Amino acid sequence: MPRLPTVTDVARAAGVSRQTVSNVLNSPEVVRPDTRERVERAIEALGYRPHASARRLRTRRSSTIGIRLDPFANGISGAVLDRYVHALTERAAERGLRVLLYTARSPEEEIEQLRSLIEGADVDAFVLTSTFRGDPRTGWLLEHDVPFATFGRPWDEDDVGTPRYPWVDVDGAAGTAAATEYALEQGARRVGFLGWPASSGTGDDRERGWRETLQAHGVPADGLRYTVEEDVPQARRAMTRVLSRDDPPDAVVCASDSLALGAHLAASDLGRSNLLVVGFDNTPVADALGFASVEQLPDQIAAGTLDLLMGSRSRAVDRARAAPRPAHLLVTPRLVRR
Amino acid sequence: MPRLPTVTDVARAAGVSRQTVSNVLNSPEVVRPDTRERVERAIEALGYRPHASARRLRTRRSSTIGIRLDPFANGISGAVLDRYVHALTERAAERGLRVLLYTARSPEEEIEQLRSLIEGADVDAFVLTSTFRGDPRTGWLLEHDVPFATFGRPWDEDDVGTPRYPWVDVDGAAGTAAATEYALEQGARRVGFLGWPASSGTGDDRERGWRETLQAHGVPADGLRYTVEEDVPQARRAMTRVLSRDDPPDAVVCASDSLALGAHLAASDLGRSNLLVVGFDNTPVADALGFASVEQLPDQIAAGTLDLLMGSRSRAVDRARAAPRPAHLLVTPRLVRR
DNA sequence: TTGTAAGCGTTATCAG
DNA sequence: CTGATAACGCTTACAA
Repeated sequence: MPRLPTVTDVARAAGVSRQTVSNVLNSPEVVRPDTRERVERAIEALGYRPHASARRLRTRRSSTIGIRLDPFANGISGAVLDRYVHALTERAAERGLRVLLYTARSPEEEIEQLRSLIEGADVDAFVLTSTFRGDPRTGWLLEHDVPFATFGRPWDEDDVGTPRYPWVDVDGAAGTAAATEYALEQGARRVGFLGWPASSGTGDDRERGWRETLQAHGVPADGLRYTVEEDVPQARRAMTRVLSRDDPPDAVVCASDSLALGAHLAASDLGRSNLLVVGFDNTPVADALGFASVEQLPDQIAAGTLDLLMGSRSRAVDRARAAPRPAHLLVTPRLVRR
Repeated sequence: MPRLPTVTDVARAAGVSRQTVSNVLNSPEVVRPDTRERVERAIEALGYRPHASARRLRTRRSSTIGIRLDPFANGISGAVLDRYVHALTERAAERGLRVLLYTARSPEEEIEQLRSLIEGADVDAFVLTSTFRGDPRTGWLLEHDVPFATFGRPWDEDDVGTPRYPWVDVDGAAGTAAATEYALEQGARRVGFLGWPASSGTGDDRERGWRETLQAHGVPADGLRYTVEEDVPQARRAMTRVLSRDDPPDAVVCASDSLALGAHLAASDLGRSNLLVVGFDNTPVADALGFASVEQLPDQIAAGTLDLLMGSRSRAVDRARAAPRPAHLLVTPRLVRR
């Protein structure tokens, strides 16, 4: 393989100086049109491609964002994060950014990775997923003045009002509200909600959409709130019990597709295939089994993340804290009916 | 944020020259122990971290490998590839490599990405997944002398015998053989195989393990080979028909967890919960529904991929075609009984 | 063993 | 608008 052409080669071929070539690439408007065209032809002819590392060294930006690939397969719903990473990679490429992966088994280990990646100038910014209450990562990043955004809202009390960093999240309540509306539309009179026990932010949010929608329609919710861990067999057993009672629900809105799968199986076990099940996350399982589910729209979330990180038109991460408005974005999910 | 320390800063702090610092980092054995220790203390004290881009520019290697994140969610089995990417990232980090993502909607677009990444010196090598017959990507990479390995064996006739590049794959036949043995052990007398129609390499491989195992046990396979597309509802319908016949199988080994899910549902529909179903890929669905499945061991595959790419102990991609032995590795999967 | 010098390919600065 | 010069931070000869 012959040596790759450099700006110098292009400059010689086009009969201009190196700088002019660089200008054509980075500030085309500053170069006279005919010169520019000549340079562009030379670039084309030589198959020139800027050397990423050299540019990074010079500009002191890597044009790369780091994201952690989650170790927990996260059960059935793991697919959501994967789709997000995919969408992020695609959208980032449109803006001239690359996506670099890292892994970590604990928050401490992750912070070590963050440090290593940022200090080695491998990345300009991070996208954090799966944020949790008391998350040490966000504090570390703020403290070290590293640009980042999170997919997942801040859960700490102080942050909810005036978050100190940009975040994107899905409006879970809107999702379950749509699911509940759908169930009512389909003629369900008793719409249950199958959610998680521990008061988690995400869980509360999703339950709220269901509860408020029933209220708005003047339909009672009493006794229709079922609680179970994020586990298919548990959900299946719980729903089997519920469906065997005197006054079973005729529809159930679920906080996840795992729970929905459990509900679907329970209904199937009991020959109650008329039970309307609505899931959350729109995983392949929902598609395969044919139950409706709330789609998180990873592509919109990804685009939003980048907007927050870079501003809506820029092609570089906002390094300057000049616009330190830690904005946020709540994406309204979409119900996929089946 | 103050300017990050450089080798020069460390050198000054340790009272040595820049080069000595570089030597401590890259060839420690060449520096006198006490000097080395002094330098190491200075590095620690300053929190020095080598600048990745500068090093890359100088050494002309990026210590990064590129991998495409597959656009097709790939249904239920998509999780396998995701686990592979995760394992690859983890193993690569152990060897001082990073993993950079890219996406593409078509092979042509992908080749454009390969070109851009390699010519921009963003990556040293690629890992290709989802190879197929007549794959234009491998040819392009060979032609341009770009190091790479594939997860998936070569499917083209010419390549199978003496492959022109290193590849890793899962021994599908061994997986279905183990599944079939398991079914027989559990007392099944009629063990069926649910696979895909079109003669795909992967599909044929997986069927072979089943067929050969039955032969070895002197058990007939006639009429026990069922065929269906990779689609849960189709598999469910097909198995419903099969189970309604006079001489239904009492176990069914499946070419994927999607098919297994279909089979499981069909059995459940008919109240035939004693049908032994074995899947392939060990996805979260198999776990959730409690059927056995063949686990591909992504971690081993990932480790093997890197061995092929770098040699088993090196920390750098074999750029030199000095050792151009395009080796390969067939990983024996493991049956997860449930 | 350590230091000196050069250069990887790019872009920023500033003169023409 | 264009071109010379100087970094960016690092490593690799080669010389001391």
